[in-house]
Amino acid sequence: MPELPEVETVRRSLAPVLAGARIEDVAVRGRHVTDEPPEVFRARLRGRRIEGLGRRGKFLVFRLDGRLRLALHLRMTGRLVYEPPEGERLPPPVGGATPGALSAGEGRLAVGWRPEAPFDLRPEHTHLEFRLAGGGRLLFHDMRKFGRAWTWVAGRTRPPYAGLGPEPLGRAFTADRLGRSLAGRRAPVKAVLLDQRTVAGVGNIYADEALWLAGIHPSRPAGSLGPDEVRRLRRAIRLVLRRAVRGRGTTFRDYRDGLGEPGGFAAHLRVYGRAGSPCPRCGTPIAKTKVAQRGTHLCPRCQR
DNA sequence: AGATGATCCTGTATGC
DNA sequence: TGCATACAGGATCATC
Repeated sequence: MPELPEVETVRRSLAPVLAGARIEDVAVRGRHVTDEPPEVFRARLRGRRIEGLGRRGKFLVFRLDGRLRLALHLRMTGRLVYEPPEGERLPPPVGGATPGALSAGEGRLAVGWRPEAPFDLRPEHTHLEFRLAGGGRLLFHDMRKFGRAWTWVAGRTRPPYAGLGPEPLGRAFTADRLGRSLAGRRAPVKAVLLDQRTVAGVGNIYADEALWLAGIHPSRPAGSLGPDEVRRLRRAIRLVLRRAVRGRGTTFRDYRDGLGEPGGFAAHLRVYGRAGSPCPRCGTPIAKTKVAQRGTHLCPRCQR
C-alpha cells in the first residue's frame, strides 16, 4: 500500500522521535520478516544508536552506529508505529493539519486530538518490536506478512534497494532518463512505471494519477510515447508525488504514519478509487479496468 | 529479453 | 444470515 509519499510521511513523522535513540532490544516474532536468523538479526541491532532515518524509493532506511543499516519495506499493509513510554503522550503530528483534506466529521484529527496509543495494532500481527532506551517502542505491524526487514553494513554489502531507478523527486530523474527507460518497450507504460527499476517509489495509486494528469492511456506501449508525452509524464509524476507528500499520503484503510495519523491525500485523488465518478477535467465517468494485472483507473476521453 | 501468471498472506466488500 | 468469490496500496519467481 504505501508508496513514496506514504513512506516519506512515515519517515518525517518518526525522524524527530528516533534520532539519537538507542535500540535496547528487538523482539522478532515469526520467521518471515527477515532472511537472517532471528538471533543474528537481534544481536546486530541490540544496543545500536539510531543516527538518522532515511528513505530510498519505498524503503525506510535506518542509519545506525558502526555503519550498520536497517531497511524496512512495508509492502501492502505494513505499518511502523511509535509507541511512547508508559504515561507519556505521543508527540504532536508532523506537518500540522492536512489542508482541505479532512471533512467536518474527521475534524478531531485536524485539531490535534491524539489517541493515547496507536490504535488498531494487533499483537498477532506485530512482527518486530524495537524496545528503545527510555521506554518507547517501535512496532512493525503487518497483517499480510508481506513486509520485510534487512540489515547490512554500509559499503560492505549491497543494500536491498540496489538496482532501484532514480528518485522521482531528485535531479537524476530527467525526461531523457525516463525516455530511455520507456524506449523500445512494448509493455504497457503503466507496467513500466510500476517497475521500480524505472523510477523508485511509484505504485498503483500514483501511477494512475500521473497517467491521468499527463493524459496518457495506461495501456499504451511504453515505447510508443513521443518526447512530448515523456516530458509530460515526468512532470506529472513529480507533481503528483510532491502534492501527495504535502498531503501526507493517501489513507484508504490501513495506512498510518509513524504516530498513527492517517494521510490526507485521498480526497485529492482524481481517478484512483473513483470509478463511475465524473472526470475532473471533462466529466466523462472514470473507468476501471485491469492493466498489468492491477486495478487501473482512467478517463476514457482524456487518456487515449 | 521481456512479458505474464501464480504466489506470498489476511481482511473486507460484494453477490448469491 | 451464511457462504463463496473477488479484490487490495507490492514485489518476486517460474514459465512461456
